[in-house]
Amino acid sequence: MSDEKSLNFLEEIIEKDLADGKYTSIVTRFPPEPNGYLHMGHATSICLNFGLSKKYPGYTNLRFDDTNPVTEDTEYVESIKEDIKWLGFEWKHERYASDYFEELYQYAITLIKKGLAYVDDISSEEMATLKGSPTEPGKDSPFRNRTVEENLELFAQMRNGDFPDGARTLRAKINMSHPNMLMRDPILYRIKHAHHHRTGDKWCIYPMYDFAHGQSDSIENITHSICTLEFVPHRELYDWFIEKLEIYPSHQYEFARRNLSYTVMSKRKLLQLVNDKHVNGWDDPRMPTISGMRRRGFTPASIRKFCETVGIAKRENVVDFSLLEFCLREDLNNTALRAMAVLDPLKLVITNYEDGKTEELTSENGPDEAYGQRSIPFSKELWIEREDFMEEPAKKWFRLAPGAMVRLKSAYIVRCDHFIKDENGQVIELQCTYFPESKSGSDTSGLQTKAVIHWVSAPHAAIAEVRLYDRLFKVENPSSEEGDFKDYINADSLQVVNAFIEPSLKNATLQNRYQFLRKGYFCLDKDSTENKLVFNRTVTLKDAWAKEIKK
RNA sequence: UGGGUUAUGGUGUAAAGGUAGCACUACAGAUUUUGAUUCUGUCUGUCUAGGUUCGAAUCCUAGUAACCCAACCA
Repeated sequence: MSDEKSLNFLEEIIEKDLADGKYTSIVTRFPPEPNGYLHMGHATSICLNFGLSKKYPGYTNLRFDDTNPVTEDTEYVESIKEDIKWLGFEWKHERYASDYFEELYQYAITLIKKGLAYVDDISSEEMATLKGSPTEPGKDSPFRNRTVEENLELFAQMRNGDFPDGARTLRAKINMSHPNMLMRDPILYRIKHAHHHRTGDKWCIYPMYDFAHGQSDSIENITHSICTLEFVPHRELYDWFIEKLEIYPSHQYEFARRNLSYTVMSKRKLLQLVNDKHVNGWDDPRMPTISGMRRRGFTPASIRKFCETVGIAKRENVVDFSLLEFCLREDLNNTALRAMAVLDPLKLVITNYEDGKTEELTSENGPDEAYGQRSIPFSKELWIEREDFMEEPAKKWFRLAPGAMVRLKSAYIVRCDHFIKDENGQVIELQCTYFPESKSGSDTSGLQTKAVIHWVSAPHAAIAEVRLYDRLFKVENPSSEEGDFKDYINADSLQVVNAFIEPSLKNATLQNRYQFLRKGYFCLDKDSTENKLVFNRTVTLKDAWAKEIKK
């Protein structure tokens, strides 16, 4: 019986490789394309790749797969680097596929010289036709049998800028009737007279993914090149290039991409949400982007824990969002500062409390004594949560109701004597009696209450905008539902309220996380100004009562 | 009507022929000056049909289902 955590399939492969002496240390890489923001799916890959080189001897490179200049930009490079660092990982070398353009070009010449690549003049439409289909073999291009000399000459001219975009391509000469579509003479280079964010106008031909990725791995001596399952068919090509080019044999391994319930994870879909203004940008706190989650208040530790807990395998999956929330709450419960805020206020007046008097009470700042205590003002008029009063109490209701008693957190026990309604029948004020001898810390009243509620002293309260977020989609798997995934957007995913907050929260910082007692975990938003505080709700607390009343 | 990958509770993931385990969720209870946290317990699973074996999630045979591949994207 071993209480060691079992290994995932990649760890097993690595341990075997290490045990066999195939490698003495490993090299992995995280290879984003700088054409968008990182999301939770990338976090999986980051935790995996960096995690493996942390667990085993070796290191991880950050390599930008920047082979398509028309969609890529340095803006993305910067945000990607920031996100990786925020997640808590360090790369050994920062590299770019574009660093290798000259080497890649030479590799292409090698293939041409071996008679394994040729310049093709047919259009993309013709190429698609000749490619055949998964069930039908393709046909050779009429340009397939050019001489090595002619190919060399034409490829040099391609590089030289002698042809317009799309006029010619360099293709590998493999097999047009191969059952694997990717082996049917894949394109190696295409002509794009485009400005590249790093190489500028130096090149007008750019390598395709398949001709760049594997070779880049090889150049960097990557031992374990880990990618998602849709690249499985590419592995045959990956190995073909390594064999024909006789270069360092990196190996590709694939795992199943991670899906999360109640959200979407593809760049394309996330882009639509941004463009169609369903969210306010890539870092909207409802987005599953790293920047969005950071703004929402997720902690790096919670994301790492989540990735570790889910594990990795090769089967299709949709992970419960509740597991992410569990990891989040677990971390936040241990680190968040406690404070009181009333999101939906109802006035509570203590009729037997002296007018104009203020008492300074103390309350704990955090989950344990190390966090210390703080002072909170208490007075005759308080704000409490509207949902903490029921005119006609439900079964098992422990909170305020006519004649009922509750404890005000870190203060006194009060009893509700009367309630006042406005002309619409809405309760607008509770009138209560307090018991002076029930003061927290020196309670001699002998009174017992089943509930403790939070409150804020009305004359001392500050006001803050609070943004309450809910899941972005109404269904577990928006992408697998009928019709457009956008039809399943949750229209109530953002609710903005003005809340009364205890005075100490005026000193809230962007770095700290807060637990608003009984309401959830919150963090200050970057939209805050000196005059206006804005808080984001990261996640609610678990709420057993909410479940109870559903029954 | 080609090739590839995968099938274990509601979800995710273990078990390398020998007690189907862990986590989340759900449910029940204890504790609690947060109906939080913490603690205890319960429910639910090997895609199907055959076969091999003392013994099968695991091996064999035949099915079934899901996903990926026909971008000058990555």
